Amino acid sequence: MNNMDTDVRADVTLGRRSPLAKTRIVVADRNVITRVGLRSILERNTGMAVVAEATSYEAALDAVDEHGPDVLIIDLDLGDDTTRGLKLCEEVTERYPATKILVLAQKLSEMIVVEALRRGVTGYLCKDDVKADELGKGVRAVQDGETVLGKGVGSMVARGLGSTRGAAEHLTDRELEVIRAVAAGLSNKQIAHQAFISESTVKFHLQNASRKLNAHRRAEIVHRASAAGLL
Amino acid sequence: MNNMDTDVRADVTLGRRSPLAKTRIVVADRNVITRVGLRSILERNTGMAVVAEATSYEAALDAVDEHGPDVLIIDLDLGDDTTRGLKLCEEVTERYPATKILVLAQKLSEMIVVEALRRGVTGYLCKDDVKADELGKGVRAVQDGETVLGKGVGSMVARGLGSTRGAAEHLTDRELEVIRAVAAGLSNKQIAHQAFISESTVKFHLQNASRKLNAHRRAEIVHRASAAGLL
DNA sequence: TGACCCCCTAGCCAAACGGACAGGTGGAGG
DNA sequence: CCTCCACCTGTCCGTTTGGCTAGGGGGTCA
Repeated sequence: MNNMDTDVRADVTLGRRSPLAKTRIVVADRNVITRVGLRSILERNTGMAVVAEATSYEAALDAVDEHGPDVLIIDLDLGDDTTRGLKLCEEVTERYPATKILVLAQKLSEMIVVEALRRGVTGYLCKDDVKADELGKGVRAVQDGETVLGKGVGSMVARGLGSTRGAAEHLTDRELEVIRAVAAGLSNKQIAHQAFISESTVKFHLQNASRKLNAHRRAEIVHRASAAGLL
Repeated sequence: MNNMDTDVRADVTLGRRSPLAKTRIVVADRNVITRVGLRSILERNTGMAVVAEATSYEAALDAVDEHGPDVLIIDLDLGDDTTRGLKLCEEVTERYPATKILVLAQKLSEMIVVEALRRGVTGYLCKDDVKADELGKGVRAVQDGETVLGKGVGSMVARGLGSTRGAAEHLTDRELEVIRAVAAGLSNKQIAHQAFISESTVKFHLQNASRKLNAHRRAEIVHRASAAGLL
């Protein structure tokens, strides 16, 4: 798993990779099937090697730390909190600038796409749309610093950057809690009782969440939160 | 791909499989990575062979028709309409009773789980939860007619059958259209205008959808529809 | 022909919601 | 210290909603 470790890393950090050196890849995905499938597809290309697999945010960071790969292929949804995936991208970009990140998402969410790119991700593909040969090409491309955007991702970026508002603020714990209750069909009064707060406060949190998600109705809040994988 | 075709099928239709014959599997999933991963994992077991892959409802049915496999592994979400996956299960169960169905879902939805089991599915696993070795065991088990339910699926069945109501009625086109508009944050008045119907009609459709989805608030309708993959 | 389903419409009323105001608290960090 | 932020509370008012009853028109299928 860690053969020739230092040699290849030195080569990589020099910038131009040797034609002999393999592209070293770390795969982070909670799904076994995807991990095996990815490894199988990528290693059809003789120049690529999956050097580690991770199933959690911590493990992913550890793997990058230990192996210093050329490319990190990651599904941002590695736990119950998708925003942690974004944080991970930020850390990797900052601490290991030589490691390029290729996001492999289950479903597209404008918010996630935009935020990921803002954090230095150089590739964003959708699992269901990607073709087998596009994976290898994509990995090579991001390794060379090119930005790779899958089908439908490009237009999202355009829209996301088109909107005047800056970074999408992320929801607080309380806001998320209220939104989940709303999704369950509870009224403000019921939510207030459940969370031991007043009805006013529930409305307050929902107002803030509305602004952050750019929604105006609770149904829309639920929809966007759901699409962003927050429920 | 079609070696020893007739021999094995004859063996299968006789009921008891020979210890020498391989378990013939058809995989239906729109995701290449999953298909490759599944094939790779399953064929570690020497007694199993993936004889065909499909990426659409039609192709899946064709593949079952052509290969008469022992097991069909399928992700019900093969297109824009998840309910077609349920219909497919029904057809396969009816027309090819020797072929057992193992559903491999991306996310769990009580409605889908219950409806799938009602249509003769003998196994239901969740992609993210399943371990590599559980796949082979699961395939063997469903082949032997055992019912295999993944983590969390069992409790859903219990709840689903516990509810007195019979089959979950499925939403009409108009209802779905209205729900999608609700998810977008539109008011009844706006939806009415958009769909060229009166506000009363919008409320009528939402009332019916509420009953069918067992929801009482539009936010809950959106949530359930979203969870069922209807948006 | 009748049964059934989908679609459409109307009016009513209590309850819930959206959006706005104007505040108060406690902890983290420059 | 003062600022920032998450969190909390209240009042106001117009709009939207949920839930109900009570219909008509058109299609399919036995």
